[in-house]
Amino acid sequence: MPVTLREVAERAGVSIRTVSNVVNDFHQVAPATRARVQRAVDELGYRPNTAARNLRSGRSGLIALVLPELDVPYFAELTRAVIEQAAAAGYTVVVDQTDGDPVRERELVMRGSRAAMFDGMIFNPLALGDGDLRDRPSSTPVVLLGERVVHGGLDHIMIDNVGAAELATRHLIDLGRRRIAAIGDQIDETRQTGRLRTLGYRAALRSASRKVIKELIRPTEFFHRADGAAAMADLLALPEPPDAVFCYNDLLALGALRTILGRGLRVPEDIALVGFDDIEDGRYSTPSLTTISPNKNEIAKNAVQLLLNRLDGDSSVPAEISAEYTLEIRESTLGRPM
Amino acid sequence: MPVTLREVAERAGVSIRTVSNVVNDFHQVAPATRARVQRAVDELGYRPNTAARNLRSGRSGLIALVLPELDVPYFAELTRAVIEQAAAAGYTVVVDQTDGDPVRERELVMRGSRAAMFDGMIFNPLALGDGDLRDRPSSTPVVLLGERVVHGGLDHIMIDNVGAAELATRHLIDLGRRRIAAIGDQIDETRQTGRLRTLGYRAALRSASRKVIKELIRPTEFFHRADGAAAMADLLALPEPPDAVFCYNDLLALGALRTILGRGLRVPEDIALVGFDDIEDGRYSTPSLTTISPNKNEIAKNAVQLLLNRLDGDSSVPAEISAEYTLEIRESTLGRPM
DNA sequence: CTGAAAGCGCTTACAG
DNA sequence: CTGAAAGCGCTTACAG
Repeated sequence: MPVTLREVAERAGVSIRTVSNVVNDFHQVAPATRARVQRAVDELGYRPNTAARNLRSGRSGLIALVLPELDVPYFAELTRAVIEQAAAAGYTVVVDQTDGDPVRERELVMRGSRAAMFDGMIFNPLALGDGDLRDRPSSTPVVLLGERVVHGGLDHIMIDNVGAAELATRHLIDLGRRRIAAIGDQIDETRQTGRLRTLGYRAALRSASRKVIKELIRPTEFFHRADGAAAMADLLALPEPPDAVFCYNDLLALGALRTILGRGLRVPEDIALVGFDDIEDGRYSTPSLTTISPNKNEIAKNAVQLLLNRLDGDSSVPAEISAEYTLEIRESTLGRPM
Repeated sequence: MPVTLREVAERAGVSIRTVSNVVNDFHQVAPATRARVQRAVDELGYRPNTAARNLRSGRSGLIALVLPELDVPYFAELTRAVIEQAAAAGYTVVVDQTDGDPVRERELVMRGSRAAMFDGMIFNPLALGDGDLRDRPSSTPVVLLGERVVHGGLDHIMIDNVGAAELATRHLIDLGRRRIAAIGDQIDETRQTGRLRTLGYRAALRSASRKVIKELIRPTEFFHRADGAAAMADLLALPEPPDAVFCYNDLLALGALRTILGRGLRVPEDIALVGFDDIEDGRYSTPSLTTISPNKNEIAKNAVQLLLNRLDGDSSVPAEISAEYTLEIRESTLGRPM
């Protein structure tokens, strides 16, 4: 049976108020009283009841992190950082996975059916768009991660997908590649990431006066290794295969890499590869992966901080922060140091 | 402002008891009453207060998953499965990361300082041993994952590390390899995984009447790619390098692979590799990784089920379940299909 | 510096 | 089938 404040109070011969003060380090308690209470706490093994505290305080100390998949390395790495940041502020993180399913995304972000359990939410949508988030019934603060799905309604940490994709593609152009393909375009209206990165890819080609060749832009359903492997196989089956590929994330690139090497072709000599996300896998593949590296720790830090501000009652205009990124040039475009 | 049961009751002209019955689908409410109440609920946008429910019911609906690192693929994949299983039973999972630090592990599993927030815990220790878990002050049910750290005290899902390591090593012996190395032994007294897998490695060599060569057993501090890469470099610097390596997890193997290929050597022609965990990375590496594949979904399912049983008051003798595993033979020992 | 008491929002025996 | 009321364990004005 759990020990209550009252039992501690009885044992120490004080009121529960005083025990509460000791436990919470409040209101200078007289040293002698404190010692007596502390002893009772220790002897009884008292631990405060979270539910009661939450009911009184109106806060749960819980924040929800809603993202597509925990076992996608980018999200695993991001989650780790979010948990650490939140813990530093005394918050506990609950992770919910949507699989990028619009129905599940809506359900989770609306929390219509479920109880009001979280003080706030960090949400990385894949499918949800502008309208979907407008009429949330809940007033729980939300920080958005990823594409600009909602224009101005909520705090938002975004990546300049167009700019980053342009940078990646330009790198391939600068290397003298002539037929640069792209893997990861998304036809599905609800998915933004793929379309934005395609915009950047096209922009880079255009500003280098290169033609955009439609058959070199391969859409994929997901951003998994298997999608990259299959798309690359399609590209290799073309009459004129590409000599470079910009993959819209590292998993796609790793899948593509597997296909290329499986055909006995060399990277980057025959085909250069660039990915996106800078996950650890890509640093240890052979060849290692050139990639766009978003600053995940910064993203996590900003996300948690924005949320904490709202929880502290900040009611200023929603923030829109662009996360930093760099191009990490590695062997998949540069070649092996000999 | 959140809407309360009382406000709904007033609007519907009933008592809060009736609203509660409707919301929780209890005690056949008269259809007319139900409709009236439901309308009030909808109009007001009522959502039950979790803290109050928890206080009344004595349960939080939360279970803690305490593991070393979320961004280690094996744990990310396991976590995904645990979250899914728990969700199916109406529970929400909170993930805590220990980094394998004994101090943090003890702190989290004891929950001495923190409030009693969780109904149960699934705990994958790296460092904690037998004695550490004996005198937990809390009576929260715990299911252990991994090595047999506590003898018989708690529900436990283990992997037969010795047997699996033996199987992996025997596979290399059967391939005719003469100098079989091992990466991942652990000198630290508190770490069990490495030592157990070394036992299996030794047993396989012994039963094939092979000598155990000490310098071919490389300890590592962690089980990360960087550790595998460094250990492999050491092995290659030996006067007589190995022609096969059993790595105690896939990350070590992927790190070793990078080192081997970086030297211009071939896998498996020059050096065959076996890993452990069957993470997705290893299926897409070139060559793909032969590995011990524990059934992660089964582990997650059993862990959650055991915990749910305890939460339902099951007080039978602690269970000890050995998780299934298989040897997945892939290119890193078999070679490329031509 | 400390006590007595209200009340957070809910569930649930107890009546009727 | 429904109401009035107790109480889960805590925090916190209100007194003194």
